[in-house]
Amino acid sequence: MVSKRARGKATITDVALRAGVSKSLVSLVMRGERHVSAKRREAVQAAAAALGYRPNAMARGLVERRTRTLGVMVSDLHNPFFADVVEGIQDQARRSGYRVLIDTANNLASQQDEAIETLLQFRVDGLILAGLLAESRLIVEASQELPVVLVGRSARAPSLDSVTNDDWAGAVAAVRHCASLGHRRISHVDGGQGAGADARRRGYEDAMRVLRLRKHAVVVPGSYSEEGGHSGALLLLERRPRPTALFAANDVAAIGALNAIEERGLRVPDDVSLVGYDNTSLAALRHISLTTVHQPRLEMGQLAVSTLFERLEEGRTRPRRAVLSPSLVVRGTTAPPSLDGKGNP
Amino acid sequence: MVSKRARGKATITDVALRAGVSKSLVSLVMRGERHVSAKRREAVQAAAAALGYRPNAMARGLVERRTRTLGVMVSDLHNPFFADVVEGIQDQARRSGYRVLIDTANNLASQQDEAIETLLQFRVDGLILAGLLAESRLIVEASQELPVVLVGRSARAPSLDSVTNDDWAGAVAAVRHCASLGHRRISHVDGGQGAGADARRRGYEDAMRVLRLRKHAVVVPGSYSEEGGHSGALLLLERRPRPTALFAANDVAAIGALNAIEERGLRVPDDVSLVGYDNTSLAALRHISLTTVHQPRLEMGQLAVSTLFERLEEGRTRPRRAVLSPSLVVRGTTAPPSLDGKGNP
DNA sequence: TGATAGATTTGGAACGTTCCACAGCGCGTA
DNA sequence: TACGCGCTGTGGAACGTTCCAAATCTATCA
Repeated sequence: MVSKRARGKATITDVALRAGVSKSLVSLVMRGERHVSAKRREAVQAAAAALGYRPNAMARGLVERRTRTLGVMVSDLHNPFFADVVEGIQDQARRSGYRVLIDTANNLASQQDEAIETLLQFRVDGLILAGLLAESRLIVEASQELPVVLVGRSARAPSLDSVTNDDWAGAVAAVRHCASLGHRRISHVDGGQGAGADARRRGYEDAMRVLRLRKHAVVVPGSYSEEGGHSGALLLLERRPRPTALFAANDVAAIGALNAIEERGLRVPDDVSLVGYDNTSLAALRHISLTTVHQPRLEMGQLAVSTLFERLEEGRTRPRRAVLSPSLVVRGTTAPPSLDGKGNP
Repeated sequence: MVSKRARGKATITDVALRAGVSKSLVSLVMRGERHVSAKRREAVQAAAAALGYRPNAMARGLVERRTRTLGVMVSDLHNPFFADVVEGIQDQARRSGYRVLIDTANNLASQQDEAIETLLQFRVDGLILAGLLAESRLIVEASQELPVVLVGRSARAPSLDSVTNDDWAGAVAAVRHCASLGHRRISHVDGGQGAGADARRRGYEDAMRVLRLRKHAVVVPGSYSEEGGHSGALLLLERRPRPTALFAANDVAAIGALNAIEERGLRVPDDVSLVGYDNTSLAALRHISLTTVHQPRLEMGQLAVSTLFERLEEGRTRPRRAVLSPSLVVRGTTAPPSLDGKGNP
């Protein structure tokens, strides 16, 4: 005597048995094929509902050799930047009948490869790497097997696609903005190995050079985190003469810098101007009102998905490197430097 | 003539062929079984490396009938609360040799069931639902098949476990704090259908009653989002006499309320005191410095995983409802109400 | 009435693993 | 010398689907 199966663990065969048809027919119905008689279709649907049948994505994926699933590796869920990127990804994927599976690396390079490996073992059809910390060997190898697109970091290997904003130009805009307000001692807390941090650093340096402020250029090491911005800013605020403007590698780091500045008893923007990068929801808070560089996050997520589909469904094989334009958003954390008695900042 | 397989799509059979052993032996080596001669083990490992072999989690899962994977549904990636919960989940899962797959609902009940369905189709071994918007039928049915634990919302169905903080007590503490500062017109912007919002609302109402402030109690509808807090606060600030303290359903909503208060030209805490809930990183920002109620987020994530494992590996079948204690964190957004000429707030 | 052309339906192979029962092998012991 | 035992290693079934070729129906038409 076989006991009734646990609800929901029913297989296609159970449904077939109950509906009095072959498992092939059940398969047809479940996939919504036409050319199935109404009578049988209803019988199958009734049986499936009664048994709580749920198709097994693994068995499906095994034989179909694809999962209609996109894998997304997010380096750091704490950064609100990625919440929007993921939202864009979900939007676009859903529109195309794909689903999305996310894994995260807690901002650690070691966990990053682990997360990617998990996604690969589940044989996702495409991989989106948001805020990649390092372009590891695993990633390049993976791109021989399936489309891989980087969001936020520009790809080096030719088999990788990428969607980025022009970090260099964004950084230049940030520096130019400060300079145009009259700042000369503009410093930069960089983003370490973070995605795009390198280009932002170069943009900062190039802009300082072009503006003939090279001798005032100072870069201290930081990271895409509050802690990174905090410690970097503390270093800078030690310097004499003190910088009058700080360009942080991203908004989260800028918040850390903001805290550091206040801890030192200084005011923003009266004593120190501050610029971030990303224009996350944080920056827009009235209480923070951070001058920053906007990246079209939602679009970037959507674009990542369509870039993937170009390879998946349209057979593109040449790399695509989409670079969107950033734009400066001026808010309350920047102002002209206050002058000392001699008219110097 | 068979062309060389694409790197990485190699199967266990390819590895077996190249190493000159049976696929069973390859399987043993890949799973790290002992009782395999060193010679063969090395041969297999070399072959696997050369072919870029990666085990297929779907094929594995199919025959093993488990995936060593936990599914996590996060209602809203924009809420930093969940970043910490997920971090705790990842920690604990990794420690037990499980991996984690995440899906998100963009704060929409409709997408919530979709996300869960995806996870179920991939036959995750257990399900963690963080910030559930509504306890749908799907969820209750799913809990007959696999362990399901809710984080942030207390379960109703007996087959569900949950990890929550005592939202009622947290809300009471928030109200008492305001009252002890001298506030009487304390209003609440609620969290709508959000996880725990109901208990927070009841806590607010009960505290107001006990404090004999029932006639001052006002609840306006909101949600766990900036927008919800913003619109709710605007409603409250219209009222005459105006409330002197606002208790928002969570930190994100409190930020929205903060914006609304400032838009109305009022100052916090001079004109209006404000309390949030969750003690997210947002609240801790010096610039915001929000008085709020702390929930142990990391712990809650970890506890969710161990709760799952008790069912998965220790055979527990009775529901477990863990309730952690919240604690009030007093920061800069609360102060005694300013008095008018007659000594009234 | 008998074909015949569609329209439906079906059985069985295949997908890439793990599991299990069993086969070899080498060695110590009676 | 023969036996038995502990290691190693192997073939084939099974997991739950989809796919494909072939079988079966059902009208329709001459």
